Amino acid sequence: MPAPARTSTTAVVTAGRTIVEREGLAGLTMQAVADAVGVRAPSLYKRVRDRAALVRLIADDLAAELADQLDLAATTGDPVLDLRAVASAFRAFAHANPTAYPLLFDPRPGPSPEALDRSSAAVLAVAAALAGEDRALPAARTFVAWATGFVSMELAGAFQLGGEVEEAWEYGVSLMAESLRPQATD
Amino acid sequence: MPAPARTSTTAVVTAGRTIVEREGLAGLTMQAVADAVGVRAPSLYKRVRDRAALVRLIADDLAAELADQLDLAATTGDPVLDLRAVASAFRAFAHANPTAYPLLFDPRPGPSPEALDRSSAAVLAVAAALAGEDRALPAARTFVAWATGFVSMELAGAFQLGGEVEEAWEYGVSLMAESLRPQATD
DNA sequence: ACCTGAACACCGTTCAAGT
DNA sequence: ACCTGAACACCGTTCAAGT
Repeated sequence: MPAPARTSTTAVVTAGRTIVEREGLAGLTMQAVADAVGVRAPSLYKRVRDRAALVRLIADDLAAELADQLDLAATTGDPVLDLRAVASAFRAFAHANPTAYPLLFDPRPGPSPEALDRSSAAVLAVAAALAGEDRALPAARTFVAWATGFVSMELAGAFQLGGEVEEAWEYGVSLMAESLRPQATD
Repeated sequence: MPAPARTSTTAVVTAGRTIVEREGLAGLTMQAVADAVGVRAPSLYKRVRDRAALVRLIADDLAAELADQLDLAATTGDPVLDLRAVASAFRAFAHANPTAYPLLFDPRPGPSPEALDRSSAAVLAVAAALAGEDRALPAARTFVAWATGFVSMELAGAFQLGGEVEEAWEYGVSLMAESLRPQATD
């Protein structure tokens, strides 16, 4: 006499991600998720330990999708073009998921380290090609720091002083592409 | 027969900021703030419109203090040294306020635009000296994007792959100092 | 094995009543 | 003018009882 499963963890995570994107993190109530998957709120606890765990799963889902997009972007083999492509793909992903995107970098819940690692693989590869193997890690971190910082500020509306956001992005991309070389730091 | 004020907006904001720093944003309950200032929770609504407004005031308080620190840091007149000093001061501020710091850049509440502007004044001045007046804005945005991104990732623990965080910071600071020049982007 | 209603503790907020 | 207790709606979570 077992009761048939009326939902699944993936359905819960997908519904949760949609809600976060539409209503913000504050709108992610267990009630709203339960309604979306057609179940009562207490049943969700058969799928996720608690709300915090659900947020982490959503962050993992985002990180996995971002990793796919970045892998797809770096394909030419030319380090400078690949760097520009990765940067554009990253920014496009953030623009496509403006509300949920901060989950990727907020300390609070944060995706699992493994999920983040997968996302950084493409960047590490480009950084190695551009800056050299021995400088790959600091070069990648500098690039990722700039890209995440830029997009976060852009989405937060911190650039309202002047409309030339595209100019600032292009300036930064060019600076990264031209400066991420071994001799640039000595 | 007026009742004497038993607290003040600044006391509420200060107490709130302490609580955020100690317990995280989730620990910032109206109850906890009320306890800290010695009043009942409903009385707080004579000082702040609601919890969201309190969070914004805390963010403003942080932004003002950060602006002070950055102004204090850029004093040598040498653009490269000033840039390094501003970068260090920014990072030191974040390390001193690791839990509350994200409030400065989170879209959710965010400090008022004016408070943010004051914080960026010192950076804009250094960027103008370094990159030239006509490139000051994109140069400042690139620098701020890198610095905020780096510190956010550092505080979020996203750098756990290798302990060489200092190396990555030094690499980034040097890259910024050497690359934020007009010819670097053409 | 999963689902549910009922219940609990907690939280933000409002408001009438006090001084 | 500010403070308070009481009350409301809402939320996360637990659990015994159903199938």
